[in-house]
Amino acid sequence: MTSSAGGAPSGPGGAASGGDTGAAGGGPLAYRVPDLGAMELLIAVARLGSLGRAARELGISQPAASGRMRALETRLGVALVRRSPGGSQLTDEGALVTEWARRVIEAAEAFDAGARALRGRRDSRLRVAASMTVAEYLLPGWLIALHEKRPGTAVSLAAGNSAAVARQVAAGEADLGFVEGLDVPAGLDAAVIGHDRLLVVTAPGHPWARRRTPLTAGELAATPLVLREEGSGTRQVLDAALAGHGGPAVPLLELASTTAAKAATVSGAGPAVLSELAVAEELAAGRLTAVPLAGLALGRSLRAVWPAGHRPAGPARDLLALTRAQARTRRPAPTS
Amino acid sequence: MTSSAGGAPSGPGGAASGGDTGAAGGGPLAYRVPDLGAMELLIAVARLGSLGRAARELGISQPAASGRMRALETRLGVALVRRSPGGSQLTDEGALVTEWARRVIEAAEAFDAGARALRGRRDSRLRVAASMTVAEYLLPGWLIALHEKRPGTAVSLAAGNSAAVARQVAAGEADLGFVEGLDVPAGLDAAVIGHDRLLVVTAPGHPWARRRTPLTAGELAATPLVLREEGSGTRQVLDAALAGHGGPAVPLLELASTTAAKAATVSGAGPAVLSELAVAEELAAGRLTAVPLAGLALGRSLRAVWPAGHRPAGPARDLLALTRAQARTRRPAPTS
DNA sequence: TCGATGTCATAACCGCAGCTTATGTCCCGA
DNA sequence: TCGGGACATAAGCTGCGGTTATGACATCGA
Repeated sequence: MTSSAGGAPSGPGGAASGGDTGAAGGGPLAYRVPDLGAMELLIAVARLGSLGRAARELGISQPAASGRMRALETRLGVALVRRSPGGSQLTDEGALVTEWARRVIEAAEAFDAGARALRGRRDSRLRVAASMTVAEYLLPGWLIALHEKRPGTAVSLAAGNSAAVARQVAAGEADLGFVEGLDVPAGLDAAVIGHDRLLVVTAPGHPWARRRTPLTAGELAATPLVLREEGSGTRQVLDAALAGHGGPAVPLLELASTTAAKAATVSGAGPAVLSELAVAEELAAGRLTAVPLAGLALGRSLRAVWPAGHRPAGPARDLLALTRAQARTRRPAPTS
Repeated sequence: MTSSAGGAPSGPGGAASGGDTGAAGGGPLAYRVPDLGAMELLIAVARLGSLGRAARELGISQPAASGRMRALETRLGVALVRRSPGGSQLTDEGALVTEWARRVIEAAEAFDAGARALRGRRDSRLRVAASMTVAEYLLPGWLIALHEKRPGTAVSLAAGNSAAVARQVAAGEADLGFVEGLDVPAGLDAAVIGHDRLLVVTAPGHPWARRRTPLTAGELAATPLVLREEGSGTRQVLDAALAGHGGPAVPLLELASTTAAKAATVSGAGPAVLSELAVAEELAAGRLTAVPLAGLALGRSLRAVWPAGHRPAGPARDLLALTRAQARTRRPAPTS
């Protein structure tokens, strides 16, 4: 297995120096973790209490499930289920592993919901246009909830910056839009569905990470930063906020995606200014640190928008109601 | 349970009806989502800006990466990268999909960290014993953080109920333990590292879900509930709290794992009393609803424990510091 | 006591997904 | 003009995960 052929030419495997993004151990993750099918099977067995029934539910044969489960246990080196002629019960370790697997599957479900919408044809029942920030961090959860509430609603998703979203909604190419920004685009009605804030973040090793006295706007404006490219909503807000303080300094790096900016900052390139939604996980895991900041308003509203006068109806109304319900329940959430 | 299973025997592969736990679309998820390897590849391409370099990092050949990426795009029906003789850049949709993929990979990393510890031999440098609740919801994140801070620390994990954890720590079979409960086990020193609370939860359709007036302790004590089995920490706390109000009624269902209890409640079996950590995701996604409760203290502390007098040192100290840092930063967090 | 039913395990066979090596094409920079 | 990097295409091979067919064991109900 693993090794197999080639002999991995150059790369003595040894993981290029250190650093990197923050990935954990050695070798590609996929070689060290069971695949999604195995995790799904485990969850099904946990729920149904029998290998055979789980197999049937997944549309595979009982021996296939049996073999797969055995392989899973061998690979993990732990007994997960206690087999008996009356069915299969999880062991303690099995319950543990199942819960961990559930997390993976939930994230995969969010992926699927998003991918499905992205592929959705333009004649779907509900056409959504969303800014990158909303689409990346919030939309998948909404789509799953919508699917549970109204199964069979075909959704299509177009992602772009806030201006593009506004245009699409105004032109009738989308039924509902989600934008982040300072003001409501002309010609559209809007409802605030959440709030976002830009944070100054650094790697834990950076001098700023240990600051107790808040950064001043002037300091921030004078420091070269890792930034999103011009034209992004994030950059707009920052530019506007720093305009009165000597404008932002020439960027240290200008990257086209939030992901790239995060990666650069994590690996120590320098401080970045990014959406709180985007860095929530990194902050929680300690891969990034938020730097306190004084005297600068970097908040912005997340809004749903639709053509002025045309109250959303049908699926659009359902989705809108959903987003507001979740905003009420909870702070900006990870995956959900 | 409820519907689903029963029928859908043969399943001509054509995806058993719908319903089920709350999973989304048709058929097994694994058939509709790219595998972990593909997601990892996408993330690597995003970071490195080239298919070939990503391939080298993952230890596969360039054509393999190229083909895989193409397959991924075909399957999703969306162009993810813009190829050029100078490298590959993500498209907007690519950035989106990459971020969604990152969530999956992060959950998989947590899985791996946990599984690795579970398999860890007893002669590891750091032997941890943890209650199920802590092991399920908090430990993987800590292990990842620990691994980043002190790579190469071999960790072994034993999971069990709080009493078993206390025994193992006292007997010197574990260097550090994590328990939830009302009091500190005798013979051990402890530090509070977080708080947990039991919540009364129901499916959104249940009458209690719409209650505005809080439930009284008496009502709760008189209602048959979905509960964890006797001996679990969760059950102990509830029994103790309801003892003064007529004790808990005979259980509606008594299940051996939190997962099973959640599943039963989600599918409408009846109200359950479960740890806030365990139901956070379901609450956020609206699959469960928390019922307000008055006049009953269902809080409990999460504690790290070690043999009295023996201050943790070495890796144990590192892990302990980490857990406290995270507890400070953040409320009980989902994944990492 | 004895089928009937349900569970899981074993055995033999097979197809396909994904890998490899070897090449081709394109573009850029020296 | 040429070297080098990046991606694509074209073979061929391996093995994982699937299938059917069967056997060994419990448990339930008459």
